[in-house]
Amino acid sequence: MVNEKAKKQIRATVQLIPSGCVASYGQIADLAGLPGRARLVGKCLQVEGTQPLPWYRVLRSDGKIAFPPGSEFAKEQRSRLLEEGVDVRNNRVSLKQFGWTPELHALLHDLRF
DNA sequence: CACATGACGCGTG
DNA sequence: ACACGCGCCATGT
Repeated sequence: MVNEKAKKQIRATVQLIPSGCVASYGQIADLAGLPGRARLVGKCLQVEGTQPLPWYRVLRSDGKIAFPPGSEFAKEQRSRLLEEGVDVRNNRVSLKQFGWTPELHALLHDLRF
């Protein structure tokens, strides 16, 4: 899947998401130095999903869980987020709770590679 | 090689 | 909120 470089960048970035926060596939792609490649992030998580990554903190840009409502994956993601105190209602997190303040975003951007 | 299919995103209507 | 269209890219027919 993809080149090893992109894979590592994506994994590293996903691990930066603090507990209790969430990010979108697009944000992860940007921070990983892969602007416009949100799909690649999803693909990568699908393959690397079994590894110790907080994959459940990644949502669509509109705050919705990417899996079909009611599916096992969606249920697991929901419960994991709830455990961290993230409010999930109707398969979505309010954008207000994205947790990526401009400050945090800038910090992560500076830390990047 | 031509298409179709996604853990996507953004602009429009 | 819903539906398209288009851009994006790895994978599979």
